[in-house]
Amino acid sequence: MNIVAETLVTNADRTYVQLRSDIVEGIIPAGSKLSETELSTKYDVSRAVIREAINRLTACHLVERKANVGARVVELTPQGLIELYQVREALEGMAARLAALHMSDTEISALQTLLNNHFDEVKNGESYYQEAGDVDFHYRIVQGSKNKHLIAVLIDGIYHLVRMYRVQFGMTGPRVTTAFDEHRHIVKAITNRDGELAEILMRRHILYSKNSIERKLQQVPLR
Amino acid sequence: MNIVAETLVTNADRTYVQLRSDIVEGIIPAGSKLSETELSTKYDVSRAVIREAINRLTACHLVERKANVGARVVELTPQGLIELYQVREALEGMAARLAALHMSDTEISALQTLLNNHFDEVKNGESYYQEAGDVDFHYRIVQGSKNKHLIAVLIDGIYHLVRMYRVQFGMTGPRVTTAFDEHRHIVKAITNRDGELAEILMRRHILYSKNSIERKLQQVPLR
DNA sequence: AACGCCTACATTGTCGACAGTTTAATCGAA
DNA sequence: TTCGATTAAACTGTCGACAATGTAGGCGTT
Repeated sequence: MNIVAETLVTNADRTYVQLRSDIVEGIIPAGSKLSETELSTKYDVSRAVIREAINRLTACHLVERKANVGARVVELTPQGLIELYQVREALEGMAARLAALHMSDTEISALQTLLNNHFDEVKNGESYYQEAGDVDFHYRIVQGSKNKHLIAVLIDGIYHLVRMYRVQFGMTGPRVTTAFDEHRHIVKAITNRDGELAEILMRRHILYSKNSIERKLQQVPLR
Repeated sequence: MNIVAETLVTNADRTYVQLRSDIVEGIIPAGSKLSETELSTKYDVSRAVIREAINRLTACHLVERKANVGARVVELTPQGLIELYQVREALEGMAARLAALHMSDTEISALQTLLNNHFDEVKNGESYYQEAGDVDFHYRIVQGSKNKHLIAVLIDGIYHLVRMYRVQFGMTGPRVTTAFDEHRHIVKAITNRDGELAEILMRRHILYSKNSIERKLQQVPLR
């Protein structure tokens, strides 16, 4: 039984997750209008359920709503991506600092194991798993901060948008091995319980990602 | 005509703001249950409107909702306050850094004016205005970052909770003049377009606030 | 007396219908 | 032809009613 499915008790929960997935994956394109009546027939639920789902999507900045007009999927812009990474830099930097203080020894060794598995995959050229591995790594550190607000803002909010950019701007790429090294240094700092260093390294790590993406966007203008 | 009132077009908008105010100001006490039927009679709107308002409050972490059970106003705990200030430190630090880069010269001189007015008030002993002045100062810097996500997370989300703690833990106090000095140094760094320093000073400023509050909470245990 | 089951009540989740607003097309006048 | 006003269609906002779920109290059994 799926651990996610258990927490999705209501119809609105499921519709929200479904709709979110369709938006993040680009099945519903960025910038497109979300008609309540249309979606209610498409997902076979009442408008009230769709409205609740849309409201939740508004809360995590995947759609924008105007009163008496309707909701649209957000537009993805290079500028927006940069702003997103600035927020990530601040929040995940703090998360790394707190993780170094608050993660249990068990959690830290699990993180090291994850890193090693990841290393084997990268070495064997399974770059397909790169993104999943990266996501998992960042998730654990955020969770390790044990800070409820930090966790909520990042995991319920920002990460969905990050993934949406990744998918729709088509970002995989050459930063696999260097990013892996950065991950390793971060884990080392956390293992040493050096919060200050962990924060600096995490901020650098995200800054490099941002710069790498910026360069790529300049090469291939998107619109 | 109020600039806020114009943007509050729908009934749900107004109910949300009203309900939020009642929670932040403690008229509806922390931890209490929010019955949809009860509130719909109290505010004289349908349950659908109340539900939407509650969902929005959930989004900014002022209430917590459990499926098929209901919504409760969040509990305020010293630990929660500390976590909140950790997030503030990260986000507002970044905001100060970006504000130093992105604020216009006009905005910066307006910030200086604000600071001077604030100084006169403090000098004349009008400590009543201290909180409003502090809030205004932080608002402007966040806005000055020109980062949409940063602005949204802080102003639509975290600041309401911060104010809720301030009101219900009864925080005004002795940090007026020292905080004012810190504000002045931050403005100076921004004026010099020194983002790095502005970030450091802002983080220190919030850290000091946190420490000051922690000390006060230890003196007077709350529950 | 303590425990579990069952029933009745209260509350939330969902639905379809109506009201109010926006938008677009049509018509008429300059 | 172009601009503006008017009107109709489509959509969102709001409402009351019904369905589904959780909760508390009473009952019987051990």
